[in-house]
Amino acid sequence: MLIQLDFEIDKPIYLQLIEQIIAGIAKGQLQPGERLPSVRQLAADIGINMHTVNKAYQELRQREFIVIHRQQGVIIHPDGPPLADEQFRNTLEELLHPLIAESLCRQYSEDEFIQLI
Amino acid sequence: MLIQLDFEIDKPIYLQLIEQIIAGIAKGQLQPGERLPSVRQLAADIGINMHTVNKAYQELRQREFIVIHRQQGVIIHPDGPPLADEQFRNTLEELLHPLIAESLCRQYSEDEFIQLI
Amino acid sequence: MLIQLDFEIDKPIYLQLIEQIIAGIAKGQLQPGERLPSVRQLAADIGINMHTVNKAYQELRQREFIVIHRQQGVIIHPDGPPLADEQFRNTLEELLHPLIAESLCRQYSEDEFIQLI
Amino acid sequence: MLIQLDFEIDKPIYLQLIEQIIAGIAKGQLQPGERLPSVRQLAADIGINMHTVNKAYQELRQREFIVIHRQQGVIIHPDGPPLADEQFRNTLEELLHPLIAESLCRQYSEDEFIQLI
DNA sequence: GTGGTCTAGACCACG
DNA sequence: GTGGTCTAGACCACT
Repeated sequence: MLIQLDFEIDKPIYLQLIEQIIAGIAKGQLQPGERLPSVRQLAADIGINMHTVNKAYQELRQREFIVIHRQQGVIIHPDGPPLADEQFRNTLEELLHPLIAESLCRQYSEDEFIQLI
Repeated sequence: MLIQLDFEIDKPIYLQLIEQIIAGIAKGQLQPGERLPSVRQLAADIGINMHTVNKAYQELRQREFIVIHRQQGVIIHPDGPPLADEQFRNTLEELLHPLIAESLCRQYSEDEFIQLI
Repeated sequence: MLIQLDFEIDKPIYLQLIEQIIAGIAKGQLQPGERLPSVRQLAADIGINMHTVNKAYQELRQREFIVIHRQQGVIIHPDGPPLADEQFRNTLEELLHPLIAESLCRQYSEDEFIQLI
Repeated sequence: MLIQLDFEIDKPIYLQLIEQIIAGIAKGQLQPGERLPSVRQLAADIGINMHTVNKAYQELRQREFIVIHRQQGVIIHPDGPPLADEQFRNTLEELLHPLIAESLCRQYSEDEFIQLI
């Protein structure tokens, strides 16, 4: 899978990495059980530091998107990603709230909003 | 209008302030031309640093939600908030993208997503 | 509170740090809402690297023992530590299992075991 | 005796192996003098590296749970496992201490703790 | 001055 | 060769 990072915007690299991998899973490009590059490999490929990749992997592991084997490397969680729970819905709502507020202000209609999605 | 800040979450205070004011406009609690408290006043009211309020006001001014007069103080932009333009749509899409990706992963259906909105 | 680290044993420093702080809370030496030293301060005090302290703090935050404010520093979680849940019981059982097995082998009686606790 | 390894958790395989064998002795499934599979045999049976099995056996030998004969192979220590000594009690206490501290924090009562055991 | 992020380089345990 | 840990030093955002 192709990883596309943007070093110009101020979003942390490790977050971009996390989002790219989640997007890869969402699109089906990364299948449960599939192997990801090693920390060092991926770091070398995209020209960033090992620790930055590691930080992304650690958070993905904590959120149960991947499993990290000490020797065998990193694989997409074989059971698939975690399902939406109450906490996720709350977080999602919290993140969406300001976006919706601003859209309302700017008279960006609900339909357009949904269509964009 | 009541400002509600949460000092526990790691979202910067000035951002929370911006979002609260935009939400106030969205809800109609703040009308075009209406006067906002001065930087010092608001800072004292909610017990935060003056610079923090100033930073929020400056960004709101730059995004054309408010106008800052030397004498009259701070007022909601009399022409109303700016309309949605191409740039806004792009930013919005950029912010929504990772949320949608994760929702897809977690089998959070489109319907539920829209309903949440 | 006094932090006592042992650099000789092979238990990672950040883990020792986590355990010391949890023990401090258990003993009541650290009260909810109480402030902990800053990352840099604590690192300097015990002569270790800032990142090692940070790693410990991050894990304590994730486990909801502490709250990290961006500017105000680090405080013991005001609501007190999280209560025991199903997951904790399972983890505890998993960790205790091998200890109990070996104690049985070595004819270390149940009474002595409990007394030790 | 059935050996059950979990390659997903981050506990080293050789440690899991050690614990399983000790548990086997504790349960009486493995009797003093009983023969264990050879390093190669066991490695092949459970599909792991020979060195891993060897490492587990070496540690079990050093802790006097098993005896390794050049010709007869590996057998459970005929005198039975070593009894609890001062050192064992200290180690046990050291391992239990953080578990108890966290249990206290989480208001996991002593009774429940003992009952779990 | 606080934590957040990133880089760089080192040693170790594991298999 | 893999991830885990630790050190060291740098820049940045926030208040």
